[in-house]
Amino acid sequence: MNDAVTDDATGIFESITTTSLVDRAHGQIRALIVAGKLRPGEPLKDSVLAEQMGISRSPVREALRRLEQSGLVEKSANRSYRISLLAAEDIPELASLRLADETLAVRTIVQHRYSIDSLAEHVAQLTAATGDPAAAAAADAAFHRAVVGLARLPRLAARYDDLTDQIRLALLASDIETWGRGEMLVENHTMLVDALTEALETGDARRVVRMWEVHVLGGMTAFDILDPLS
Amino acid sequence: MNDAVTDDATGIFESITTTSLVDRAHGQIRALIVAGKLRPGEPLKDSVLAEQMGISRSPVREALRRLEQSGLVEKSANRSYRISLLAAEDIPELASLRLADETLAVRTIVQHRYSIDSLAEHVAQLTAATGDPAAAAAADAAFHRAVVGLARLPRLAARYDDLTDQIRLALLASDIETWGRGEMLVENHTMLVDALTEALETGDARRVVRMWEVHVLGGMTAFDILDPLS
DNA sequence: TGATCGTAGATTGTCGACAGAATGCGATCG
DNA sequence: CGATCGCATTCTGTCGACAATCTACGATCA
Repeated sequence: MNDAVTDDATGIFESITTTSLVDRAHGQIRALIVAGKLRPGEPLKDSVLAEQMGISRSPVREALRRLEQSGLVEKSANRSYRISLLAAEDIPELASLRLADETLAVRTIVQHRYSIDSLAEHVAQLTAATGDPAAAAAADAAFHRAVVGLARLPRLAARYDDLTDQIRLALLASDIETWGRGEMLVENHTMLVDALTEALETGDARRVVRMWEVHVLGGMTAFDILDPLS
Repeated sequence: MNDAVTDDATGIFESITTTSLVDRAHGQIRALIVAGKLRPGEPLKDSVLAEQMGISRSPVREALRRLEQSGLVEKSANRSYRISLLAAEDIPELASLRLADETLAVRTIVQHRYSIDSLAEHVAQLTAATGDPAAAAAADAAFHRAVVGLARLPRLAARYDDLTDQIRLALLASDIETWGRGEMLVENHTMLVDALTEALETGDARRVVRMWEVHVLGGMTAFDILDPLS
């Protein structure tokens, strides 16, 4: 979140990023969760986490509070942390939230006529990843994240990141290997970029937003939100 | 967040809601912020907060972590908490996020054909509040919150609540007394309910969503996002 | 044999303490 | 007289400890 700002343009001074133990614990636990090492419902005991990381319980506890607020961790009634019980039935809601955020990003980009040149690089990555499902999924995620970033709405980007973490966890827990089927990925994203470019010229975002909805929801035919959200 | 579920339907047993000190500290600090007792940029020292509340620093710290994640509090570079530096220039982004969440709620209600009967009560509250700006603002906020709640998307509601807190803080800091001008409040909301009712019949949410955008953004003519977000 | 109760262990909530870093004030030097 | 340096104080980050609560296992009883 706060990367100990280093205004050192020359790079002479090493970035003395003395990350706090809270940040490190947060990052490690989060990584464990999104990597699937810990599954939903699994209890998280701050004492064992602290011992495993060789630190005290206080930083672990604060890290868990952060994770709780960002949705990866929750507290059961009998006071004890556990990985959030996200499952297949939560995916429709999470996907709706994600779609709402992405379309807001698209609308904002069009409204302010922000440049989208950087998206080409992501499409290239996507092209290079054909045949490699994992790489394709990563490039796909990076593309969508880049669009959100282009809107220059920092709070939107922050909550989008939390959201993608939760979706990742829910997918892992549901044993859904690939988010969407990997065919047509390049074509679809090229179409999106084209539509976005067109919207930037005309100033009308409706068409690209509609395509975006179809694209995102189309990747989830396995779930119950098939309607294009009129 | 978790209200120590009491399934005591009979009400014989007192709800032994042993709220943790973290929850209480969180609530108290949050209340102070949204009430305007603490202004953006003001430093928050956990030691003094703890002493003022008569508790230890640990629960205060965890409460601050939660507030940090929900956007009311942030950490300055030189490690120290302060009220988030929200100001007038942040309102456009916050309003965009709020609008995105509300329109998602409206779309979801229409898509699932959820009942909106409970909204009538809120319009009545709004009517009863004519002439009292504070009550009108509260009723207005309650109406919008109710719409979000009707969508039955718990994570949407949670992030919407965080958002409204941030907006409240930003408005307080900008010395903007009333969110929108209070005239026409009843008429506007009646129109929204009518449009929503119509959408529930036709299944087409486009019209009500468009009206919603105009309504929300119209309440903020003072800011720079006037375009109806094509 | 099965269910209930009780106790031992584990785990959390909270506290006080200590070291390191930051802040602010005063002394010193130009 | 003004700017810089140094020191004292304050505050934060982290730790270990203690009590209260919860869990799980085993003993007791019907």
